[in-house]
Amino acid sequence: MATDELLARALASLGDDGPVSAEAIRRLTDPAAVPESMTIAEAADLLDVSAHTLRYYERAGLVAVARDALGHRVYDAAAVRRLVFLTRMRLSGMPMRDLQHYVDLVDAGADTVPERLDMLIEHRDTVRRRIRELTLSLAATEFKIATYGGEAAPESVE
Amino acid sequence: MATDELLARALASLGDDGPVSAEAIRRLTDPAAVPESMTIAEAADLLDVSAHTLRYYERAGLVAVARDALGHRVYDAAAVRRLVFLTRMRLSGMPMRDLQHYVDLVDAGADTVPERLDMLIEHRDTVRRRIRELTLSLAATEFKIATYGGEAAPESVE
DNA sequence: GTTTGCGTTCGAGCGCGCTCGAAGCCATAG
DNA sequence: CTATGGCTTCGAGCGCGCTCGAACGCAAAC
Repeated sequence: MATDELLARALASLGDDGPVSAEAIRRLTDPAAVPESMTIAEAADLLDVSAHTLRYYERAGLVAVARDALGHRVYDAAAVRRLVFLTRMRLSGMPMRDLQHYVDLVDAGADTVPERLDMLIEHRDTVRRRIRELTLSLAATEFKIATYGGEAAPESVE
Repeated sequence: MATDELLARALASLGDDGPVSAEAIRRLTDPAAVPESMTIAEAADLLDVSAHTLRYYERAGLVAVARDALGHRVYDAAAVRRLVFLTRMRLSGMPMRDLQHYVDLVDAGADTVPERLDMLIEHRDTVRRRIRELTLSLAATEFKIATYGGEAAPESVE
């Protein structure tokens, strides 16, 4: 199945791993483990953002969140799933503006599926370009570290 | 030699190429091709930043630039080399603050070489982490594109 | 019964990295 | 001779994505 291939490729391309990616992979491959509903503190903790940021996302129209009898936010599974998506997209550099547009499309119904796919594909390409940029900068940095001669020519290699 | 290995690895990890990386590789591997001195417009063009940005970097103390009889900036080879380094570091996410510190260290003399290397190594690790994050987000995005079911479960996979 | 703690709303403020506009100087083109 | 264009300095402004503070509500703990 394509699913396994994609995950396998992702894992393979990570090389020697660290705590960050292990955590992230768990989240990527384990979309369950989400309680029926959560408080803002629990959601913030799960998503690794601040409660302030979650309120900000809600204000920005990215996600609707219900309230309990006390007026406190109640994050149900759907809200958390959407926020997992949103935070991942933010982490990979998609602007708030685009995310606002994307959720508008979702709310607009099935007709917008093609446009949504276009957005995802464009984002994918953007991320790929960014990875290439960073890979190149990484190589340059490793080169500089490896050949660091000291004083006389601090930028001579660059 | 280690140099060839590093470059080979960088090239290999780029996969199928595009105009961006080809351009970047040329710059990476061809540190010559820099005239004896350049105007701000030529430097901006070479470095792919605006003249405004170059003046800003100078104001920020990142690079010293000489003037000609008319008061116009003259970017000599050393300045351009430093700016190539600086813009690469900026592109890979190093904050202005750190770059200011780095150039302060360069100006402070050979005693600071170890600290400079520490900074480069830390930056290298930061870039590696970022690449891993992006690789993961890329996999998630590709997964979503591949499995996009449409309306009912827009975030069900995330 | 008061303190502690977690939540609420609203709006302002901030850190970053540019980005731009105004006013002026100088040289070459028409 | 005058426009045009590219440069100069200076300081202000901006877009982004949060981040924070103030003032308040409610509930469980001591």
